[in-house]
Amino acid sequence: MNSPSFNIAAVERDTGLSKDVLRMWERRYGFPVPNRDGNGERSYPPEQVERLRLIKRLMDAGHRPGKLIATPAEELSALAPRRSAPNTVIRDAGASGELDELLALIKQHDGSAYLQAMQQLLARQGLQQFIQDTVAPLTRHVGEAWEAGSLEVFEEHLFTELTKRLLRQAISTLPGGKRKPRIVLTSVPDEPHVLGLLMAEALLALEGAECIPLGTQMPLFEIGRAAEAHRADIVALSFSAAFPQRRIPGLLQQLSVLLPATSELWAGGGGVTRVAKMAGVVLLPTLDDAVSAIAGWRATHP
Amino acid sequence: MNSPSFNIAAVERDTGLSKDVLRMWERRYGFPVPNRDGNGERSYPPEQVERLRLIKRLMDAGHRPGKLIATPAEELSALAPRRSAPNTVIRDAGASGELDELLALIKQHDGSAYLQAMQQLLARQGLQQFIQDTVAPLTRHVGEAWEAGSLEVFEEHLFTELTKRLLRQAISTLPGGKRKPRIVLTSVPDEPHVLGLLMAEALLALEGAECIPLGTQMPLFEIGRAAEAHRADIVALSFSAAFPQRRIPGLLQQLSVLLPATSELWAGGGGVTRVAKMAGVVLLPTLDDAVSAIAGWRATHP
DNA sequence: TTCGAAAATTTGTCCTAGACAAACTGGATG
DNA sequence: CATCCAGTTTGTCTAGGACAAATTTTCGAA
Repeated sequence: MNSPSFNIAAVERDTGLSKDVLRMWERRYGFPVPNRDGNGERSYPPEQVERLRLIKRLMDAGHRPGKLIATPAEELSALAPRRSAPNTVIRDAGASGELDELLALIKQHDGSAYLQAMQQLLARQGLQQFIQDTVAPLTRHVGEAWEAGSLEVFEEHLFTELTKRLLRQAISTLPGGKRKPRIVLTSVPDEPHVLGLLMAEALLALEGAECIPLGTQMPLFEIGRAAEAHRADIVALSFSAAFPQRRIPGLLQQLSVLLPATSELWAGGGGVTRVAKMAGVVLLPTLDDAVSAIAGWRATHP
Repeated sequence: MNSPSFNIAAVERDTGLSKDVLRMWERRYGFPVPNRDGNGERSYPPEQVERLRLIKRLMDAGHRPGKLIATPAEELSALAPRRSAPNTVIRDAGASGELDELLALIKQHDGSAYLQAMQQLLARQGLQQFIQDTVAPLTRHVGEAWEAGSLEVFEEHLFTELTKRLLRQAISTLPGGKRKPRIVLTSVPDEPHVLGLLMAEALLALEGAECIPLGTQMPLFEIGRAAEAHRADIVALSFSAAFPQRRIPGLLQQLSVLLPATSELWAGGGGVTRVAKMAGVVLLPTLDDAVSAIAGWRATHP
């Protein structure tokens, strides 16, 4: 019964901290201090991995590693989220009781009750309202709960998986076929979040666009090729709020070079709220923006 | 008009070759030879990135990097797949004409025609047969075409995305609720392929199991917690044929320690065909195995 | 006191270059 | 033809140094 231990690659996988960072922290801060196996290679005991995971979580919430590592163990109380500025309260004001109820079903791990409640809401509100007033605020809500540490990883996965299904099911009932504009929907590598993409797809399809969903994490080269092959009028990318904002301008820059001249580039999602305007790229921080952008496109492409 | 160039992180992202490997190849084989920017950091021109992407594709098909790098440019003709042993011809013998037709629709980028054809097949065959005789062989077919290089990345993404939708839609029509056994379905980090998971979910749900889908790429820790929280009878993992087989025993070993004693661990998919038996893990190389495993579980849990 | 610019710090990523184990290849032998 | 062994190939790990970008702190002026 050897207690399990983790090599550096396993720790990178489980914590999301790169090997470079793990070695650098050890050098700089004296934590983590893994054992060494027969080949002199790092071998992390589970407690240290657990602590690293906690630290990473708090870092994602806006804390700084130097402080966190210095804190002994009562950091558990430092769970207070920092980034969650109470700014984007747009449509869901007052309804957060309802959101809390939905979230509670997830936390009770009752998937079928959650699905049922959501399907009821969809039937009552209609797809557009359902997305804008329920799914979008709920997704934000979940993101905040996650940052605050009040949601387990697997609970977030369950939420995402079930909500994906709801949206895809709703999309499949919409008319398909050749319509205008033709929009390729995807996300860049390192951006695995798909819910924003699905919400956008549903709204755009409702507006009469032909959506070509390519899933997440397309290499930039391939996005260019796909736009060409599908003769896309628009390439729409989704960036979640968790995506590092500083990387976005560079990615959009590179991509705009790779796209055919006939394709527009749209970038939406919580990740682009604070990105500066760029030539050749349309920024759509909210779902409303996406809807009105379609109207704009129609006006200029008779 | 500066031609775009890529730093080492961008190349890692676009090619899937790690920074370590890129530096090592440069040292050993003299390729790639990136330029250096003002800070002495590597800056890869697009041609080299393109060549690297090609090399990576051929490596995934079973070729070795040393040879590939030495080959000048007529490697384009070396596209012949190697790994695709013509062994797993089980149920789809004779029907590959039909599969080719479906694949052709994807290559014409005609998503709606593909969806329509598949929905017709589903209606004709029923869900179980549809999965075993159409979806599974088609997925293998696509995997082989991908290895052979006759399918673009974005075409594979389109196939995956549309097929996911079909399966999820079919699953959502099955009865939910509390049934037995209760099965948590997911995959390990670095295993993003979801189709096998969905096929398994559909078949298991048909057999009367309660499936809890958690999506792909769950950290091992979290899989253990999820099993506990959902009081899962079974944790089922999916490994695609593309997953490095040598890593599987270690992962299963680590995971079996993390699971509650009351949960069984099942591992299925093309990735486990050549994995050696282990104590405490049920291996299910084919979908048929999964179906009969449910019957076996029922027999031992009255 | 409040604002904004400059200085100091924190932090991640990149660099070189060496070592070694695991996986694969090609024989030689039973 | 199967099996084992030696030689090669290949990826990943290690160490410590450097530096730029981001953030915090300090300081001077309004």
